[in-house]
Amino acid sequence: MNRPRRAPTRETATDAGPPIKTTARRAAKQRAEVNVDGLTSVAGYLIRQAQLWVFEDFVETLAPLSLRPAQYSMLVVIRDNAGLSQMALAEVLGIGRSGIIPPLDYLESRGLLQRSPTSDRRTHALHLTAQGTKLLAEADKLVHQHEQRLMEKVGPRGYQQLLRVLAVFGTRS
Amino acid sequence: MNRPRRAPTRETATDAGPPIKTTARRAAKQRAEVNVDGLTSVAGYLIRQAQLWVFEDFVETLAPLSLRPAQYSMLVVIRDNAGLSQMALAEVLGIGRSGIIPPLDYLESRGLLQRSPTSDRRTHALHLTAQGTKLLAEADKLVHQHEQRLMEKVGPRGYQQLLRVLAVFGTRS
DNA sequence: AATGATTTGTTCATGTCAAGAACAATTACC
DNA sequence: GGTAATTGTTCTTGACATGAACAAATCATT
Repeated sequence: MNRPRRAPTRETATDAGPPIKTTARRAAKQRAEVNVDGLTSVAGYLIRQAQLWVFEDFVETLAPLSLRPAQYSMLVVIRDNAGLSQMALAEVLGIGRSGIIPPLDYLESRGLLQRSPTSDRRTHALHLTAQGTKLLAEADKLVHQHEQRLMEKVGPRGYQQLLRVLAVFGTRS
Repeated sequence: MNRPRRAPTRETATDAGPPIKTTARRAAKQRAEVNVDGLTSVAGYLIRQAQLWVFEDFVETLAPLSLRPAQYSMLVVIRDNAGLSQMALAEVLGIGRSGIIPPLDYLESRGLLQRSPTSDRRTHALHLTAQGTKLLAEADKLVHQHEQRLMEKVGPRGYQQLLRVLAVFGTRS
């Protein structure tokens, strides 16, 4: 599709006679005055926007430890369920079993967890190392700060309502 | 280490085989035993899980109209802000200005919107066509059904709390 | 009016990420 | 015992956001 990069000489807009605005005002107005009421009543849109904000702050929060959000969640689940299999971890996180392998490889290469053999020689038992436990404790502090920022954003009351309402999605069933 | 590496040897496809019987009893059992309390207190995790549920239902909701969620949101903003530029649309949706071009091309190719020239010949004014307006009305009905399903999931009270709390993220400023 | 800077739409290269197929080793089931 | 299912792994594919680079047009400053 070799379309011209930018339609060079389109037909002129002489017939429309659009309202002429000063450019300074146009830039400001177009940014500030776009009506999004049609979207703010759709919960899916709001949840997506909230997720973008939270995710961005979460990433920055854990960046000093070189941990990605998904990796943090893996460490937490492994800490609270020492010895679980990769399959169980994948299902609980809602990821395909092939999707957790790269992050697990990464975490293992950093010495934060280990894959131990079990009686069922197909599976690996996942455990945190001492180093992993220590780093996760650090991460928990940072995550707590992140939660504080979210609480400032939505208010203490809104924060608790959020946790209560969204608890339905916490357990995948 | 001494663990045998199970590396597949790429070979031609064997017979696909019959449909697999779901013996996921074990998996379901193991999943039920996994403790995820360490994550359900993190709002970011809950929001992500909620977003996954909502997004999946949203996609299925709009599938009969061959509309993706992002495309629906574009149509809504264009309807409520007829004539806005691609830059303004991109900013309001939180996407890069290069990211909206493929979906806009798609929507335009379906005859749902049109890019009209303006006095500023760099910009395009986005408008819904009659067909686009009609399809969006259909989509709105389906989205309303989607919102009903979400309300059943979190309860009427939880639904309204959700909208109220997340309203903070609705306007990007 | 001239000219350099900025804006807009577009293309392209890249990186990330999830989903799924295929496969080896192992175990479960009948 | 033999067939089916499970687990971990690799690889391929496709969607999608990101950012650079670029042409056309407009703005800003003199």
